[in-house]
Formats: sequence, structure tokens, C-alpha cells
Amino acid sequence: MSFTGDEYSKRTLDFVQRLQGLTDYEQICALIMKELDWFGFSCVTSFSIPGPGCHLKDSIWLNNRPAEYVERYEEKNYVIHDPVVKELRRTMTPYSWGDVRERRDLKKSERTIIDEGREFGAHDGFIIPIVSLSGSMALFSPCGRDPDLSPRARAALEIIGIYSHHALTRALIRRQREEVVHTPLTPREREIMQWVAVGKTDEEIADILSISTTTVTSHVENAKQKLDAFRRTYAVVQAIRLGEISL
Amino acid sequence: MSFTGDEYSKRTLDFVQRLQGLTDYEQICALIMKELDWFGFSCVTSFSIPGPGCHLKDSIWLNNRPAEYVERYEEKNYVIHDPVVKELRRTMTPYSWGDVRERRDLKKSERTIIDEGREFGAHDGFIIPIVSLSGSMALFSPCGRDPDLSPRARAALEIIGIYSHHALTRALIRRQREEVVHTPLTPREREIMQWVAVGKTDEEIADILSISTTTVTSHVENAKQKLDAFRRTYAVVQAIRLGEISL
DNA sequence: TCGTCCCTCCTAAGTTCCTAGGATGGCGAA
DNA sequence: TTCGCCATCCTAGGAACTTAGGAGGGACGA
Repeated sequence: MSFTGDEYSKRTLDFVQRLQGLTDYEQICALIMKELDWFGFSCVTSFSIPGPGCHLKDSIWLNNRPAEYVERYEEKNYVIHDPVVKELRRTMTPYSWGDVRERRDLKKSERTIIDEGREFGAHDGFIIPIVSLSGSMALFSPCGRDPDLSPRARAALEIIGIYSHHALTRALIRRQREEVVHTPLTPREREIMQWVAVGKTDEEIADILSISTTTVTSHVENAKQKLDAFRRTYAVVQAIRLGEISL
Repeated sequence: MSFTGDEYSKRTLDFVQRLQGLTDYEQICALIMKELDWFGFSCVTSFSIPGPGCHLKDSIWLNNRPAEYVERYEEKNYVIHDPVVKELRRTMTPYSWGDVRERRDLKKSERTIIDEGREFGAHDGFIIPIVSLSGSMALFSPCGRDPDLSPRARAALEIIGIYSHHALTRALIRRQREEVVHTPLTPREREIMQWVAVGKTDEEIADILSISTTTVTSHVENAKQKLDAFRRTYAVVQAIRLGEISL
């Protein structure tokens, strides 16, 4: 190994310090890619696991792998079958593609998916699982021809991955908030939506808060309007997304 | 400053490496507190901002500040008025209590809240904002009598905070999944709940998927049962929480 | 082959929600 | 003090959801 442990740690802290100053999404991406390059990673992908009915495209936070690769990945719905992604459900600690490829219980088709990456110059990659308390999973995955995957590098990469993810989230949230001009709910509306979110009927909420049912209904309707929702189910989802109520 | 920059970075990377091996919540907490001690922090609190109707107590992820302090904080509902917490909504980058205290526009009552911390041995503290794409905010905040808040320490602390938060989430998710024996939804149920979540009516969903309305209804009912929900609104929230669907 | 799970479809009464109004009093900012 | 926002309450028809059943066909593993 040509780098000392301290080289890794110093770089990592420097990286974080530089990233702290950035708020612009594109600048953050550029800095992340530059840093990963030092480790021998030429590409990076970060996305949250899309649910059914959700396209992978809409879940991607950061990606500079070839467009054709991503298209094929999306087209063949690899995100469901890719063993590297499936591994996310087993473990919550970082691992490399190689770690997965070595497993005995892989089907032939699964091995194919990993190997296809090679055609695009990605011989090995590293997966940093990202969890959120809401239970949704995401991953941050740099890859390249011959990346540094030594233990010390892995520790540094986990920091880089988690911190990058955090910085990207911050930038995306900022952008989201700027885009969505969202009228904030009043405290009462928030309180009532919180009850709606746990499945209480207007009558039950009225009982809990000692107000009339019609009042509850009108608060919900106001909130729906502010949240741009026709149905209260979506209003709740929007309220969660916009941070008006929490899970 | 008695420590070199490299000391910070080396420690930080070591900390992350040690934390990587841990899955037990209590062990993780212990390691975090030990590490923060080195920076001169005697206490640490981490919680997500509770919505109305939610108690702060239920949102705490990690805390070793005196119980009486927390009780008073909760009782007086400081989480709403604490200027240090309010600052979260303005900025998404770390700051110290001192940074907030210096602001001119603070009300007297707000200053009091900060100063009350001193009675419990916390003269200054550091806030690391944690954002999640769902929009919910949380914070990680160590505090102490005379902590190290130098620029280099702040960069290290941000890593420590974000990484600790991530490790805690991992441990809590693991625990949550062990506790909640949750029957997974079928692909079709997930797909339909995803549409429910965006406020589509059963009829609209039936149109979209080219199946009958009654089929949609029965999928929703099955999902509700699996998610232990009486109302579809709550079913959606549960599905999000359990990672069955994403925002 | 048998059992199990998934997806599909059906009925029908009862409950809850949605819509689109209007109206009052309180409270704080300009 | 006036203006605006907030919380409260009201009506009433029509739309959507809830509940508790049953039932057939297909896929897949034991």
C-alpha cells in the first residue's frame, strides 16, 4: 500500500471540510467525483431503492455512469435482481461487489448482472448502505477498474459515502423547498394532520381535541388545499415530505 | 491549539472504523460518548424534531443529559422556543450554541433557555443538523463545560455526528424490524398502495392498472390488514415507515 | 398431486369523506 | 384601529371508503 493510514484520514477530513462550504448541487457532485477519483473510482451511482410504480430514474441522486448502462439497467429492471442491491436487505454495513460475487448461492443470471458492469469499465465497486429511520434504503456506490478497497480505504469511503449522501440530501432539500412554494400549515392544522396520519377519523380527532367534527373537517380541508392534495391520504404524504408532520 | 489537524482526522477515521463493527445500540452509544469526551463534551443529545401531538421523549435517539434537565425541557415545551433548535430551520450546516447566542434578534426568554443549560454544566454545545429526503429534521448535539470548537474540530464533529446518527439509525432500524413482525406486502399490494399514497381513488387505480375496482379495494384491504391499520391513511404511513413504499 | 399463496372479481349495507359555501370571535401587526 | 389570519362552528348531497363475506384460476414448491 502506497498511502499511509493518515493520508486517508487527512484527505477525508479535508474533503468534508471542503464539502461543508458548498450548497450547490452540481458543485457537490463535482467535488465528490474528484475525491473518489483518488481512490481509483471512475464512476459513482447513488440512488434510493424505488418502490413498484416508481422509476429508478426518479430515485437517482447522483450518477455519472454511462447513460447506456443505466438505460439497460433500468430497462431490464436489474434493480430488482441485482444481487449487489439485494445484499442491502441482508446487511447494513458496507461491502464490495467482489464480496458479493464470491458468495456461493448466486444464480448464473445474477452473476451475469455483476459481470456486465465490466463492459463499462467497472471491474469492482463498493456499496455504502444508507438507512433512514423511515425505513427506506438507499446506496452510495463508487466503482472503477481497479479501485482501492483496503480496510483503511473502506473506512474512509464509508465516511465519504455517508457524508456525500448527507450533503446531496441537503442540496436536494434546499432545491425542493425552493421549487415547491409551500404555504406552511398552522399549528392546529399540523396537529390535526398528525392525527389523520395515524388513521383517526374526524370524529375521533374531535373527541380527542374536544372540538366539533366540522371544525376538524375544515382544518383538514384547509391543510389539503395548502398541500395541494385532493385526497387526505396524499395530504398526509405531502405533509410528511414537506416536514410538516413526522412519522 | 494543542492538537494537530492530523490528530483530529486520524481519531475520526479510527472512530468510524470502530463504530463499523458495532450493531448493538448500547455499545454504539457508549463509543460515541467516549469519543465526544475527548473533545471536551460531557453530554450529548440527539433527537428528531417532534411534530405536534408527538412527545419529545419519543423522538430521542440518544441522550445522557440529566433527566431533570430533559424533563424541564419537555415540560416547558422548550423544543418549540429554543432558538438553538429554531436555527435548524434557517441553516442546514453545523453551528454552535455560541453562534446563536451572539445573534442580536434574540428575545430575552430565548436567551434564558440557552443560559439554563449552564446550570447543568453545559456552557456551550455544537449542533449538527441531520436532514432526510423525507424532509424531517433531526439534530445531534454534544455539549459541555469548555468544548473544543475549533474549525478543524468542527469538521471532525460533523463527521462524528452524521456518522453516529447513521449508526444509531442502523441499530434502531434493526431493533424495529426485530420488534415489528411485519408480514411483507405482495408486489401487487405495494404497487396499489403506492397509488393510494398519491391520493388516487380505487376507481382511478383500477383504470390505471386495467383491473376492476373491487380488486383494487380488496388489495388495499389486505394491505391494511397486514399493516395493522384500520384506515388507509395510516396504512400508507405504515407502508412508508416499514419501507414497503417510498415517498 | 396437493396445498398454499397470489390475483382476480363480486355484493351490499353502513360509515366516513369531500365539496362549497357562510359566519363568528380572538389576536396580533401595521 | 383596522386588517388579516386563525380557530371555531354550521349544512347537506354526493362521492369514496369500510366491512365481511364468498369464489375461481394460475403459479410454484413439497
